[in-house]
Amino acid sequence: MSESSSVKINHIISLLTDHFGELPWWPGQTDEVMVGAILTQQTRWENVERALVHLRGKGLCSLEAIYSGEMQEIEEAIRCTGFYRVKARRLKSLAAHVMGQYGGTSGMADIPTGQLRESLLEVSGIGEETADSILCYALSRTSFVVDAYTERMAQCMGVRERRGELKSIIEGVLPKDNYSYRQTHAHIVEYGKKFCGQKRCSECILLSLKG
DNA sequence: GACCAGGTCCTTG
DNA sequence: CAAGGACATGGT
Repeated sequence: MSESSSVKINHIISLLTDHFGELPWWPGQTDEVMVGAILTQQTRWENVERALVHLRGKGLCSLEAIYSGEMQEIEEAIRCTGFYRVKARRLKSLAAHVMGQYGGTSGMADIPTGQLRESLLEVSGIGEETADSILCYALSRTSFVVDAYTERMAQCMGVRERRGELKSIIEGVLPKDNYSYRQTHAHIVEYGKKFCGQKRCSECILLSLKG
Protein backbone atom coordinates (compact mmCIF):
# COMPACT_ATOMS: atom_id res chain seq x y z
CA MET A 1 0.00 0.00 0.00
CA SER A 2 1.25 3.45 -0.79
CA GLU A 3 2.06 5.94 1.94
CA SER A 4 -0.15 8.57 0.34
CA SER A 5 -3.16 6.27 0.48
CA SER A 6 -2.87 6.02 4.25
CA VAL A 7 -2.54 9.77 4.58
CA LYS A 8 -5.55 10.37 2.35
CA ILE A 9 -7.69 7.81 4.13
CA ASN A 10 -6.75 9.25 7.48
CA HIS A 11 -7.77 12.69 6.28
CA ILE A 12 -11.06 11.43 4.84
CA ILE A 13 -11.91 9.68 8.09
CA SER A 14 -11.39 12.77 10.19
CA LEU A 15 -13.45 14.92 7.79
CA LEU A 16 -16.29 12.41 7.96
CA THR A 17 -16.13 12.35 11.74
CA ASP A 18 -16.34 16.14 11.86
CA HIS A 19 -19.24 16.12 9.44
CA PHE A 20 -21.42 13.38 10.89
CA GLY A 21 -20.46 13.24 14.56
CA GLU A 22 -21.87 10.32 16.50
CA LEU A 23 -24.29 8.09 14.60
CA PRO A 24 -26.50 5.47 16.23
CA TRP A 25 -25.67 2.53 14.04
CA TRP A 26 -26.63 -1.12 14.03
CA PRO A 27 -27.80 -1.50 17.63
CA GLY A 28 -29.35 -4.74 18.86
CA GLN A 29 -28.62 -8.01 20.59
CA THR A 30 -25.82 -10.26 19.43
CA ASP A 31 -27.80 -12.93 17.59
CA GLU A 32 -30.07 -10.44 15.88
CA VAL A 33 -27.11 -8.50 14.60
CA MET A 34 -25.60 -11.66 13.15
CA VAL A 35 -28.89 -12.43 11.43
CA GLY A 36 -29.09 -8.86 10.15
CA ALA A 37 -25.57 -9.12 8.76
CA ILE A 38 -26.72 -11.86 6.40
CA LEU A 39 -30.07 -10.30 5.57
CA THR A 40 -28.52 -6.99 4.59
CA GLN A 41 -26.39 -8.51 1.86
CA GLN A 42 -27.14 -6.46 -1.26
CA THR A 43 -30.28 -5.16 0.45
CA ARG A 44 -31.61 -1.91 1.94
CA TRP A 45 -31.62 -1.79 5.72
CA GLU A 46 -35.32 -0.82 5.94
CA ASN A 47 -36.26 -4.16 4.40
CA VAL A 48 -34.00 -5.98 6.82
CA GLU A 49 -35.75 -4.32 9.74
CA ARG A 50 -39.10 -5.52 8.48
CA ALA A 51 -37.78 -9.05 8.22
CA LEU A 52 -36.41 -8.84 11.76
CA VAL A 53 -39.86 -7.86 12.99
CA HIS A 54 -41.30 -10.92 11.25
CA LEU A 55 -38.63 -13.16 12.73
CA ARG A 56 -39.23 -11.80 16.23
CA GLY A 57 -42.93 -12.48 15.78
CA LYS A 58 -42.13 -16.11 15.06
CA GLY A 59 -39.57 -16.37 17.84
CA LEU A 60 -36.85 -16.93 15.23
CA CYS A 61 -34.33 -14.30 16.18
CA SER A 62 -31.78 -16.40 18.04
CA LEU A 63 -29.35 -18.72 16.26
CA GLU A 64 -30.63 -21.55 18.40
CA ALA A 65 -34.19 -20.96 17.17
CA ILE A 66 -33.03 -20.68 13.57
CA TYR A 67 -31.02 -23.86 13.97
CA SER A 68 -34.10 -25.86 14.87
CA GLY A 69 -36.67 -23.76 12.99
CA GLU A 70 -38.60 -24.70 9.85
CA MET A 71 -36.96 -23.56 6.63
CA GLN A 72 -40.33 -22.52 5.26
CA GLU A 73 -41.05 -20.31 8.27
CA ILE A 74 -37.69 -18.60 7.93
CA GLU A 75 -38.10 -18.02 4.21
CA GLU A 76 -41.53 -16.54 4.74
CA ALA A 77 -40.27 -14.13 7.38
CA ILE A 78 -37.35 -12.84 5.34
CA ARG A 79 -38.95 -12.73 1.90
CA CYS A 80 -38.99 -8.94 1.89
CA THR A 81 -35.19 -8.83 1.87
CA GLY A 82 -34.88 -10.55 -1.50
CA PHE A 83 -32.70 -13.60 -2.25
CA TYR A 84 -34.78 -15.19 0.47
CA ARG A 85 -34.06 -18.81 -0.40
CA VAL A 86 -30.29 -18.30 -0.44
CA LYS A 87 -30.42 -16.21 2.69
CA ALA A 88 -32.50 -18.75 4.59
CA ARG A 89 -29.91 -21.37 3.69
CA ARG A 90 -27.14 -19.02 4.85
CA LEU A 91 -28.86 -18.38 8.17
CA LYS A 92 -29.15 -22.13 8.71
CA SER A 93 -25.47 -22.59 7.89
CA LEU A 94 -24.43 -19.86 10.31
CA ALA A 95 -26.65 -21.24 13.06
CA ALA A 96 -25.35 -24.76 12.54
CA HIS A 97 -21.76 -23.54 12.57
CA VAL A 98 -22.09 -21.48 15.75
CA MET A 99 -24.11 -24.10 17.61
CA GLY A 100 -21.89 -26.95 16.44
CA GLN A 101 -18.50 -25.30 16.96
CA TYR A 102 -19.22 -23.14 19.99
CA GLY A 103 -22.47 -24.36 21.47
CA GLY A 104 -23.98 -20.92 20.92
CA THR A 105 -22.94 -17.30 20.59
CA SER A 106 -21.54 -17.04 24.10
CA GLY A 107 -19.09 -19.84 23.34
CA MET A 108 -17.17 -17.55 20.98
CA ALA A 109 -16.13 -15.12 23.71
CA ASP A 110 -12.64 -16.50 24.28
CA ILE A 111 -11.69 -17.03 20.64
CA PRO A 112 -9.16 -14.50 19.28
CA THR A 113 -10.56 -12.21 16.59
CA GLY A 114 -8.35 -13.43 13.77
CA GLN A 115 -9.20 -17.03 14.45
CA LEU A 116 -12.90 -16.24 14.72
CA ARG A 117 -12.76 -14.47 11.37
CA GLU A 118 -11.28 -17.52 9.68
CA SER A 119 -13.91 -19.64 11.34
CA LEU A 120 -16.77 -17.45 10.11
CA LEU A 121 -15.36 -17.43 6.58
CA GLU A 122 -15.77 -21.21 6.50
CA VAL A 123 -19.53 -20.76 6.58
CA SER A 124 -21.08 -20.89 3.13
CA GLY A 125 -22.66 -17.51 2.46
CA ILE A 126 -20.40 -15.54 4.76
CA GLY A 127 -17.79 -13.57 2.87
CA GLU A 128 -15.35 -10.94 4.12
CA GLU A 129 -17.86 -8.15 4.60
CA THR A 130 -20.41 -10.24 6.47
CA ALA A 131 -17.70 -11.79 8.65
CA ASP A 132 -16.37 -8.36 9.57
CA SER A 133 -19.88 -7.03 10.22
CA ILE A 134 -20.50 -9.86 12.64
CA LEU A 135 -17.13 -9.34 14.32
CA CYS A 136 -17.49 -5.58 14.61
CA TYR A 137 -21.19 -5.08 15.31
CA ALA A 138 -22.31 -8.33 16.92
CA LEU A 139 -19.17 -9.32 18.80
CA SER A 140 -17.60 -5.88 19.40
CA ARG A 141 -14.22 -6.84 17.93
CA THR A 142 -11.83 -4.56 16.10
CA SER A 143 -12.24 -5.85 12.56
CA PHE A 144 -13.07 -3.11 10.07
CA VAL A 145 -15.94 -3.58 7.62
CA VAL A 146 -15.06 -2.64 4.07
CA ASP A 147 -18.05 -2.50 1.75
CA ALA A 148 -19.03 -1.26 -1.69
CA TYR A 149 -19.32 2.31 -0.40
CA THR A 150 -15.83 2.21 1.08
CA GLU A 151 -14.37 1.04 -2.18
CA ARG A 152 -16.37 3.57 -4.20
CA MET A 153 -15.35 6.43 -1.93
CA ALA A 154 -11.70 5.44 -2.08
CA GLN A 155 -11.73 5.23 -5.88
CA CYS A 156 -13.46 8.58 -6.02
CA MET A 157 -10.68 10.15 -3.95
CA GLY A 158 -7.97 8.60 -6.08
CA VAL A 159 -7.09 5.78 -3.69
CA ARG A 160 -6.71 2.78 -5.96
CA GLU A 161 -6.40 -0.09 -3.50
CA ARG A 162 -9.16 -2.71 -3.48
CA ARG A 163 -11.06 -4.08 -0.51
CA GLY A 164 -8.47 -6.27 1.16
CA GLU A 165 -5.82 -3.55 1.06
CA LEU A 166 -8.30 -0.88 2.11
CA LYS A 167 -9.08 -2.88 5.22
CA SER A 168 -5.39 -2.92 6.15
CA ILE A 169 -4.98 0.77 5.45
CA ILE A 170 -8.00 1.80 7.48
CA GLU A 171 -7.13 -0.49 10.38
CA GLY A 172 -3.68 1.01 10.26
CA VAL A 173 -4.87 4.56 10.85
CA LEU A 174 -7.79 3.98 13.23
CA PRO A 175 -7.47 3.88 17.02
CA LYS A 176 -7.75 0.22 18.01
CA ASP A 177 -11.10 0.38 19.71
CA ASN A 178 -14.46 -1.02 18.68
CA TYR A 179 -16.22 2.34 18.90
CA SER A 180 -13.95 3.94 16.30
CA TYR A 181 -14.41 0.98 13.99
CA ARG A 182 -18.20 1.10 14.22
CA GLN A 183 -18.44 4.83 13.81
CA THR A 184 -16.07 5.06 10.89
CA HIS A 185 -17.90 2.42 8.90
CA ALA A 186 -21.20 4.14 9.73
CA HIS A 187 -19.79 7.45 8.51
CA ILE A 188 -18.65 5.95 5.23
CA VAL A 189 -22.05 4.41 4.54
CA GLU A 190 -23.90 7.62 5.39
CA TYR A 191 -21.52 9.51 3.17
CA GLY A 192 -22.06 7.03 0.36
CA LYS A 193 -25.83 7.15 0.59
CA LYS A 194 -26.00 10.93 0.67
CA PHE A 195 -23.25 12.00 -1.67
CA CYS A 196 -22.18 9.15 -3.88
CA GLY A 197 -25.10 8.94 -6.27
CA GLN A 198 -23.61 9.74 -9.69
CA LYS A 199 -25.62 12.92 -9.96
CA ARG A 200 -24.48 14.37 -6.66
CA CYS A 201 -20.84 13.55 -6.89
CA SER A 202 -19.99 17.16 -7.68
CA GLU A 203 -21.44 18.25 -4.34
CA CYS A 204 -19.46 15.66 -2.48
CA ILE A 205 -18.32 16.84 0.96
CA LEU A 206 -14.86 15.46 0.27
CA LEU A 207 -14.47 17.38 -2.96
CA SER A 208 -11.49 19.25 -1.54
CA LEU A 209 -9.57 15.98 -1.41
CA LYS A 210 -9.87 15.16 -5.08
CA GLY A 211 -7.10 15.66 -7.54
C1' DG B 1 -40.24 -0.32 -17.21
C1' DA B 2 -35.37 0.31 -16.03
C1' DC B 3 -32.17 0.32 -12.42
C1' DC B 4 -30.15 -0.27 -7.93
C1' DA B 5 -29.64 -2.00 -3.04
C1' DG B 6 -24.51 -1.90 3.41
C1' DG B 7 -22.71 -9.63 -1.11
C1' DT B 8 -21.50 -14.29 -2.09
C1' DC B 9 -20.83 -18.21 -4.93
C1' DC B 10 -19.87 -20.44 -9.19
C1' DT B 11 -18.32 -20.52 -13.85
C1' DT B 12 -15.36 -18.66 -17.67
C1' DG B 13 -11.66 -16.29 -20.11
C1' DC C 1 -7.07 -12.98 -10.87
C1' DA C 2 -11.03 -10.22 -13.33
C1' DA C 3 -15.48 -10.39 -15.12
C1' DG C 4 -20.22 -11.99 -15.68
C1' DG C 5 -24.40 -14.35 -14.15
C1' DA C 6 -27.62 -16.11 -10.52
C1' DC C 7 -30.06 -15.26 -6.53
C1' DA C 8 -35.36 -11.95 -5.70
C1' DT C 9 -37.95 -8.39 -3.40
C1' DG C 10 -38.96 -3.46 -2.89
C1' DG C 11 -38.26 1.40 -3.67
C1' DT C 12 -37.42 5.49 -6.95
